[in-house]
Amino acid sequence: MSKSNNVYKDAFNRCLRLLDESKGLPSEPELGALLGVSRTTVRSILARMEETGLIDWNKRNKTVLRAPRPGDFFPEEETDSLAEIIERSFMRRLLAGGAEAGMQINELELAREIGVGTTSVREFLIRFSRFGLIEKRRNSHWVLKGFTRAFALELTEIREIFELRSAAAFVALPQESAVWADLDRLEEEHRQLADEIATRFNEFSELDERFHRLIHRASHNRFIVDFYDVIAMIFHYHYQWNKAQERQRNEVAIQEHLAYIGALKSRDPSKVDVACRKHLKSARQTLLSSIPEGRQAQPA
Amino acid sequence: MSKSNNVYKDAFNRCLRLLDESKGLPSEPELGALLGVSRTTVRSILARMEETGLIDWNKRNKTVLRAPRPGDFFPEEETDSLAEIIERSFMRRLLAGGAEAGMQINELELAREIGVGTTSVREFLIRFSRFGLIEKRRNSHWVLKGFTRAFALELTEIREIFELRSAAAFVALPQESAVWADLDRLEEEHRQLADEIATRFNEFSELDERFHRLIHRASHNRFIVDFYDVIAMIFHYHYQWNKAQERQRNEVAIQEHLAYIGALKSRDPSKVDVACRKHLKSARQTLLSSIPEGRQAQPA
DNA sequence: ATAATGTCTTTTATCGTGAAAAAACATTTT
DNA sequence: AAAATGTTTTTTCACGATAAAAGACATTAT
Repeated sequence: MSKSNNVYKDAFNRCLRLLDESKGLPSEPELGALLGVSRTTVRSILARMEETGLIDWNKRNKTVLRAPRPGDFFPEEETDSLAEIIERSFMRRLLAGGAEAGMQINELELAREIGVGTTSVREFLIRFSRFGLIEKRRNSHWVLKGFTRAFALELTEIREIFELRSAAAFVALPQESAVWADLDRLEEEHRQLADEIATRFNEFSELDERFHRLIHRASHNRFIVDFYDVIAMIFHYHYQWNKAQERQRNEVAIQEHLAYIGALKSRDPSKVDVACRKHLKSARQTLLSSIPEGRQAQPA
Repeated sequence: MSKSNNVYKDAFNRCLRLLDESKGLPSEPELGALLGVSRTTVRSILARMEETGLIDWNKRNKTVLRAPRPGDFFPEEETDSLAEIIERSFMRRLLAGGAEAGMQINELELAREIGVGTTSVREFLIRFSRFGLIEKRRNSHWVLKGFTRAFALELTEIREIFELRSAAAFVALPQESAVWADLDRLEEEHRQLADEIATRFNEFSELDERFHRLIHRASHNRFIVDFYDVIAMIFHYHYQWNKAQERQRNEVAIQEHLAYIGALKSRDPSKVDVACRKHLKSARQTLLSSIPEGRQAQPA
């Protein structure tokens, strides 16, 4: 089967959404930059759009003939990369099944179950290993360390060290730095979300990540910035899994963020320290409360 | 070509070294545990030892017939795993050649040059990426970030945060903990090395790693422990590369370690803090001095 | 002359395959 | 019966092959 053309399908769908806005399309290189794909892929997209009567395409003249219909889109599930498919599948087993710590992970079995080649599974496991949830036995199988209380504590310990440092570095940034404008924009987004919390509370997760990444970037340290990948991954799945009091939790977190942003804008290191500590403490509590004492997450 | 039998060859060589000590060999499972390989491999080893007249093997009776000769060993270079071969080859290019930051890395070219399959190179690069020296462009090539001054500073910043924490955790360990005996043993090894520094200075690197890993383990945090892999990798190649004043550098480091060990044994947190800071500062200096201002390491 | 399009080449992503090594199962020995 | 040896099955590791996607080069249009 070789390789799926999900890059093309995903870019095609995104291109469809661009279509109905402005009549006429930019040049091939411009489109490529816009969609984050090569010209080769852009041309495949344009070819299909012409075939299905969406556009008229003759060299540099690209005229939009009609608005895209739901049937024009590729199914969502065909736009995921193999890595995403494997990750989701693996995390589901990890969180939702009786995934005991110490259990061994079988590449071949995983590959068969997901319906992919062993190579892809191997590469996924290697990439995933940096999250500290699995470990390789030399010349042998992987061992699941489990999403345990100890894991959550070790993770949050590092998170707190890194974020306090980054926040301190943040306030030391010069007034001209672009981060202050970014921070203002994020503050505004927080206020809007707070106002419409009743309907949009599930949009917090994404805002949360952008906010913390902005702060971590101030550390100017790749290891700190990269470590946020671990946190983001864990919180991503944790949010998907633990929906208990989601709205209330997010409401609290938004207020904590606003206080934290206020402290950053005051440029007073001790205020920042206090606000940061407070928020991280409650984030830790939230994570810990989803892990029953001495065991991992249980099925629904 | 499929897969090389380096596991077997390496275990065979190690088994040869065990041979001349005690006449007679333990049972297959015991040998497996001793060599860290499966019984399948143990049996291949025994089969060859019988074939080459090294032992007489009949079920559980294994008699050593003669001492191993140099010709009995497999050549050293055949005992390395593919991952080791690729890493060495890659690091040589990185440190010894004009490896400019921003340069792109070509999997296929690397594979051809080293004479291995692309899969192995891909897996190596994925594993290696956690060291922060390379970065992947989605659906495209890897980019070399370079062994620069910035890298060294970011690395040592984290190292210092983690080690100060670990050292503080170390002194808080109860008297009964086994680490104190480990520390005593390491202290003794340091003293011996200090006495014979003229001839054995190149053995320091390995002792250094064991010492710091012992301290990091006291953190009881997998992210801290795992981070030492990054440091160990960098220092390993750094030591191989930068031989300038090696003896003198190591002599100084040993004395710093001894002071550090003394501080730990005193169990006085502030003394530990001072000794740890001092050693880490000079370790940072050593690393930085090998990286010319604004550029990476230069060829010999 | 610059920037687009058209065409061709190279590289990446993924699979199936086969040998090495591990692991599981069956049989024998102490 | 426990622990070894003997045998078979399964899994890991690494390769070459192939389609998707990127990238390079040649050509044409503004």
